[in-house]
Amino acid sequence: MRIGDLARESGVSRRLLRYYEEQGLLRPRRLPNGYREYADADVAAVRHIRTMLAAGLPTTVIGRLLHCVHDDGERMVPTACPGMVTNLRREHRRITETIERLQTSQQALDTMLTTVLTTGLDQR
DNA sequence: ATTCTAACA
DNA sequence: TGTTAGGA
Repeated sequence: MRIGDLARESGVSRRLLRYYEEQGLLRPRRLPNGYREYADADVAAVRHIRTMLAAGLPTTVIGRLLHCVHDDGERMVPTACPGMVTNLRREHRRITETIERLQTSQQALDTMLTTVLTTGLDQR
């Protein structure tokens, strides 16, 4: 199928499908005229990409994990694949650190807010 | 009609 | 990510 077909079947714009290829997530073969020719399995692949992006994984990581999952027609089924656990743990830790930074910022804001309210200096 | 690449009011 | 230009 060509890009327009995949765009319809996956619900992802053609622009984005080209971007995924640019990121190494999809590797459609090329027709003699230069058009991209996608495999039927790419429909599921796009779903998996969306799922991983929703999990906050960066495209560089998704590129490697994509080959570690199989599709049961509905969901993304993870399979044994070297490096997968390591990658997922690294991303999980990255997210934990981000949460911690945000909590620190929140505490700082809370302190400032409490102070200004207590002091009654919220003159506008 | 569709797709391609490159680029950005 | 959208959109548009200029081609095939």
